Amino acid sequence: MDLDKALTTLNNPVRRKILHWLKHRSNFPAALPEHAGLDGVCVAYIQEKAGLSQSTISNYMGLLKEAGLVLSERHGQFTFYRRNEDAIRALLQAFEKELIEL
Amino acid sequence: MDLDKALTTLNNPVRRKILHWLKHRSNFPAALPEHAGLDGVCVAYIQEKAGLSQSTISNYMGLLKEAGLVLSERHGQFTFYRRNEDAIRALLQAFEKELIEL
DNA sequence: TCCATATATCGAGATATCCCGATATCTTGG
DNA sequence: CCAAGATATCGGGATATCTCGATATATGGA
Repeated sequence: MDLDKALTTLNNPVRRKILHWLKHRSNFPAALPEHAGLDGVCVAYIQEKAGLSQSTISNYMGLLKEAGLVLSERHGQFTFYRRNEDAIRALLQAFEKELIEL
Repeated sequence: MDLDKALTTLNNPVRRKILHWLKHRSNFPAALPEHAGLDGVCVAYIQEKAGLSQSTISNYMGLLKEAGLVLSERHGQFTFYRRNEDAIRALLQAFEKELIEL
């Protein structure tokens, strides 16, 4: 848990929003039939929702992944990203510990 | 509670350390006799502990204050800074809410 | 009043972040 | 194998952050 890297990654409203949107699959268009039952959301859907360029969103997802905040799984040409709930909780705890606990 | 501004302010290990140090007055040299009973720590002590220039620390304390994370009180030539516990808790809650709660 | 001390502000060079378009890579269908 | 589509990476211009030294401001003491 690299708090510094995680905070840098989350010090951006769009990346925070993405993490927030990923909380519920219903924030995105329905998955293709062949992807039914798969967890996560593909880059194109996230891009459309965020309204930024493809390269920017791919980069953002890479940053979120490097910080450990999302997990990714490739299925064919698609990469599906989903939240890493454990890491998100760990980040919040580390942050709270540094700020509040002695 | 401007989450964005607070996160930007705390996206810096020295500023986080300062907030951490301010948790306990004993992290700094003893107060001068004439300042006994006063809450907070003067800029010079914080500067010495952080090992950065006077202007940098003054600037940092200004950022922390602007973000609402510390309170300041002037006494003579000295400015005493102390944590704003309510704001720190509010920040953590807002951050947690954006990341975890629906 | 004049000075020394504590803090704040200014201006700037170095570095990092933001976000894009262009291009490269990977994968499936034909 | 090849073309098309999804994603990843590259290169770069604009903007923001980092941190400094120099300077300005404020205050208490001689």
